[in-house]
Amino acid sequence: MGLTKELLFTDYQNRMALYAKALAHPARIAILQQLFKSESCICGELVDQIGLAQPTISQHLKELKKVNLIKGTIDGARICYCLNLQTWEEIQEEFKGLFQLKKIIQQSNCC
Amino acid sequence: MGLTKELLFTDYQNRMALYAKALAHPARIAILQQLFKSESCICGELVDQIGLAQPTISQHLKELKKVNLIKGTIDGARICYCLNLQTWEEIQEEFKGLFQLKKIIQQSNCC
DNA sequence: TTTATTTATCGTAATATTGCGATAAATAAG
DNA sequence: CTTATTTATCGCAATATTACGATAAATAAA
Repeated sequence: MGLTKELLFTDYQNRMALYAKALAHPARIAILQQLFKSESCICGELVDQIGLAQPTISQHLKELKKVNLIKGTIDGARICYCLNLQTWEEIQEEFKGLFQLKKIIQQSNCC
Repeated sequence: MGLTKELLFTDYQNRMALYAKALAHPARIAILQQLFKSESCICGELVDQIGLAQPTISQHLKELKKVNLIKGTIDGARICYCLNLQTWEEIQEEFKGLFQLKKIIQQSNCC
């Protein structure tokens, strides 16, 4: 991101930006979609389904874990990933908060 | 973003990622909040309200324009920015689509 | 124990983002 | 016309992201 001046911004602004950043790559959207779709959790199958190398997928999983959007549990040599529904709920609320403001506007503006 | 392999992903995944990327900086969240708050559109007042230099704000505005989240109209030497409500509605729907999948899940998973 | 299998991490190259000073471009004010 | 004012763009430095080969670490299988 370069040098982001976090101190200039509110907690809300920084938090929203971090959540958005976690979603800001098609591979991570794809991973989330897969975790939504599959009944059981997926591990290295993501590597096959998305066409990226294993270290790359692992790195994207790390990004999603960083904001607690997913969690992984060890299952033998494999690791089983799934969504962290609590965080998912939180993010949903945050985005709602941003989007709902829309209703107030009357488009009485210059543009 | 480094080298993103766009071709590997669906249009939806690429679109969601682009929208999320536009929101993935606290300054851009701050700009959107300002545009929400103010009745009239803001131009260079953003530079004063957010503590970043004028070229930096201009660049962030450009990012938001790139995904059509805002539009600007010329007002003399000034430029009046405001939200593009149509795009805002679209993004809201896209995010809803992603978030709503949540309800299906039964948490009958391994984690 | 030896050999697969699976995932994380390290290191590195290529590219993108962020921030800003300097400057251009366009209108407003004098 | 000359001088502000306002915003965009250029160019650059610092940092972040993305991708992947090589490799480590841990368990499973033989």
